[in-house]
Amino acid sequence: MLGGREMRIGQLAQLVGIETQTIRFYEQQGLLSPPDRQENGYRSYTKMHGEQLTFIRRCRKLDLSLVEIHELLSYQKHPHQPCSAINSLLDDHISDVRTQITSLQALENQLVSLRASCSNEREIETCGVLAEISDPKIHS
Amino acid sequence: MLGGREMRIGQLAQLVGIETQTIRFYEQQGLLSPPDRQENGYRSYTKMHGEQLTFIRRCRKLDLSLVEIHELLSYQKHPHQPCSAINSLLDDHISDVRTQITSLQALENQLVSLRASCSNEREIETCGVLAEISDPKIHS
DNA sequence: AAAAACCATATAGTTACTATAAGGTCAATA
DNA sequence: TATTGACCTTATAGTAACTATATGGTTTTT
Repeated sequence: MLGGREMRIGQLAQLVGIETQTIRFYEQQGLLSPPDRQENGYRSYTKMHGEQLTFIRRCRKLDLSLVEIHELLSYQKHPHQPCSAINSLLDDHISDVRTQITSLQALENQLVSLRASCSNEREIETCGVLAEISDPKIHS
Repeated sequence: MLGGREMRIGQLAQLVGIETQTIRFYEQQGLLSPPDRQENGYRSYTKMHGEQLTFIRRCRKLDLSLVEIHELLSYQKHPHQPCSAINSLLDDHISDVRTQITSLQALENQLVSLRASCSNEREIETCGVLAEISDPKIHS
């Protein structure tokens, strides 16, 4: 009998460090191959499923969306094409991340300068922060 | 008659630069005071509603959550308390934003170095990016 | 009178899960 | 043997902050 070391969903979850529901969710989303079932209906996973899951998780840690991961997986199924598509997916993602950083930095500046408009020793009525939000001065 | 310049929802929306559904949504969430109704059931807004909405929108541009905005509004209703609560809400938010920036920068570094592992002139089979995600080298 | 533009409510969709409900299966214990 | 506990199953709802859609009433314009 080939395939002696099959796992149930709980074991796979522990192996990868993820919740069982998340595994079912990925299957439902078409990201993880549907496993065989035992006679009782329990899912029966192989090492391959563990690798697929790990791939997905690594992509998620890179903040790739499930749609992007889907795209990468579909590329994997057609290995004899140029990989420029993969690289441009990544380039786009990097540029997204950079845009996010830039706008968060601008936000940080706004918040810090807003914060500077009040100390803690006032009453809410005269709070500089609230006043600034309600009625901003020129320097925005 | 006091209150000669009342608006319908569409006019308010245009004034603030927002969609009508968003206005109804804020009302439903308890962020915007429910307006009077005309005889036909249409909402009838005053200048005050415009100001409330502008306040909410400014907060949202600072990326404050609706819950945080709710909190700020509740402070506004009790003006004779120390405003330290407002300031610490803001401090917490600033620290959140900084955390986000830091982790996005780390992410950017990872993505850039991942991207460096492949040029566009390969086939998917030998794509360095895919290989790295599937089976990362030490330098992570 | 009919069409266009506006208003109303209720409901579903978005993302990537997480949580809950209601129930079936299995191993070990009382 | 009965039952407890841990595990599994599916289906459904909740999260955040809207946005979009369906369905229908009202008002204004043509």
